[in-house]
Amino acid sequence: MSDALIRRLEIFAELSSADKAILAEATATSRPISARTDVSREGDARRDVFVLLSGIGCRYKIVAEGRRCIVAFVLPGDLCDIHAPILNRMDHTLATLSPCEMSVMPRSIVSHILEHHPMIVRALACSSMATESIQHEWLANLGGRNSPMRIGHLLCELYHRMEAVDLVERGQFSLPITQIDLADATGQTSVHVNRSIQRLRSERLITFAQGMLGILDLRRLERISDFQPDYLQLSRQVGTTSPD
Amino acid sequence: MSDALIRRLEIFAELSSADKAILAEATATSRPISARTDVSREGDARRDVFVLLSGIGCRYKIVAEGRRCIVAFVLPGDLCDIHAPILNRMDHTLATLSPCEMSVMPRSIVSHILEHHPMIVRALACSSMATESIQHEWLANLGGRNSPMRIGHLLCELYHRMEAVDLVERGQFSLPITQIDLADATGQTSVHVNRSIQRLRSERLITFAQGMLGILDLRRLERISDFQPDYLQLSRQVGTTSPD
DNA sequence: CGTAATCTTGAGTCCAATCAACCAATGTGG
DNA sequence: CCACATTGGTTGATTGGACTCAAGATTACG
Repeated sequence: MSDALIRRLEIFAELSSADKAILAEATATSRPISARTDVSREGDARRDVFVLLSGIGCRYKIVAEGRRCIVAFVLPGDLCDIHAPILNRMDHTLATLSPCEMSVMPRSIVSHILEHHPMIVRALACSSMATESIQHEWLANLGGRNSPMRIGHLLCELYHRMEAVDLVERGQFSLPITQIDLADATGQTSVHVNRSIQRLRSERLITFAQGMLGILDLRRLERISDFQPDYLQLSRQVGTTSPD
Repeated sequence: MSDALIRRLEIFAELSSADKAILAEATATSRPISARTDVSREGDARRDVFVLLSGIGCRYKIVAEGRRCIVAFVLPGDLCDIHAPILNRMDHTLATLSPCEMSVMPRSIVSHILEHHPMIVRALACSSMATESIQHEWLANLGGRNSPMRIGHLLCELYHRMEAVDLVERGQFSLPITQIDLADATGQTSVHVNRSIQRLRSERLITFAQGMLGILDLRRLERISDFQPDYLQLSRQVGTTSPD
C-alpha cells in the first residue's frame, strides 16, 4: 500500500534503496479514517506531515455564506504539508472524501530525511512544483472554461494522476466522490454539474456510477476539454535535468 | 531598490548581515523591461531566477479560444521560480504589466545560497508556502464569490502585499494595470469589472485612476469582501515557530 | 427494510457575457 | 498646432447560461 508514495516520488528523482527504505519506514504505521472527516482544520497550527495511502481526500476552504470551495484533491501517494512545521497556520482544511488509509510521518523522520536524503528532497521539491502547476491549471479552469470543459478537464487530470500511481485499470478507476464534491471543486451547482456529466455521458466520453469513473475516449475528452497533460509534470524526469 | 526582496524575506526569517549581503549582490545588476512583454514563456525550458525590483508583473496562461487567465500577480520583492532549474517546462508565461525593473540571479549564486544560507532557504520555503496560500484563496475567490467581492478581495490582497514591502503611502499605492487585467485575474469581462469597480467607488471604498489605487476604508472593504489577511502569512514570523 | 443521501429532470429567474456605441485621454505625424 | 488613431473606460440593450426551487427516482446504508 505504502508504495504509492515511492512510486510517485520516483517520477521525479532516482531513489536509492536507502531512500526507499526510509520512506517505507516513515509510512509504516497507518490508520484508517472514515469518509467525510476533517483531518486538520483551517486555522489550526500546522504540525503533522500526512501521506495518503488509499482513498480520496481534499483541501477545502469555507467562504462567506458557508459555501465550501475545494481547492485540491488528494490522491494516494500524495504527501501533505511536508513543510508544515515551519509555517504557523493552516489556510485550509484537509479532509477525507471517501474512507481513507493515512500515515502520519513522525517529525523526527521528516527532519532526518530533509537532512540526509537529498534525492528525496529534490523529488519533493519537484512534486510541490507540480502541485503549483495543478493549481494554476485549476485557476485557468475556473476563470476561462465553461461547465462541460471544467468537468472534463478535472476528470482528465484525475485520470492522469491516478495513472501515475498505477491505479487505473482498463480506463477505469475508483472515484468515490459525489457530484456535489465535483461542484464545489469547479465552482458550480451540483445540478449544473449533473447536466454536464450527462452531456459527457451522452457523447460516450465517460461513464460514472457507483464511485467508478471510466474514460471511454481519453484523446477526445482531452481535446474538447482543452487538456494538455504536460502541466502535471508526470512524465519521468529522471536524468532529464541537470542537478543544481 | 533591491531591498524589497530583503524586506520581504525578513518577514519570514531573521537574516544575518551575510545573508543580506549575498542577496544584495545577487540582485545588484538589474535591467529595465518595458510594459507588456513576456519575460519567459509557457513551454520554455525553465532557466533563470528572476527578482522583480519595481513595477508589476503577472503569470498567465492561455486557454482555448485565446482567453488569457492571470493566475498570479508579481509585486516588487517577489522572487520568481527559485527552483526553476530543476523542472523542465514552464506551465505559464511570466510577463510584465507595467514597465519593470528586474534582476536575473546568476545560477552560481542561487546554488551557493541554497547550500550555504539556510535562513534564506527557510525564508524562501515560507515565502513559497505563502504563495500557495494565495493561490488557494484565488481559487476560493473564483469559485465562491460574486463580482464585487472578487474585485474587493483582490484589491485587499494587493494592498497588504504592497504594504509588506513598504509601498503604500496614506492608503494609496501605484497599481498601473488595466481593468482588463483585473478581469483576466478574476474570471470576468472587463465590462463587468468596470461596473463592480464603480460600485466600490460609489460606496466610498476605493479610488482607482491613473494607475493609482486608493483604499478609503480598508476594514469595511475587507468585511464586505470576506477578506481575512491571515492567509498572506505576512505578519512577522521570526521566532514564532520552532526550527526543523 | 426503511430512511436518508444522492441523482435526475423540469420550469422559472436572474445574472453576467456579448454586442455595440460613445467618451476621454494620450500619442503621432503632417 | 491640429487631425487622426489608439487605448482604456463607461454605458445601454440583448441574450444565453447558470442558479434556484421543487419534485420524483434511484441508490446507499444502518
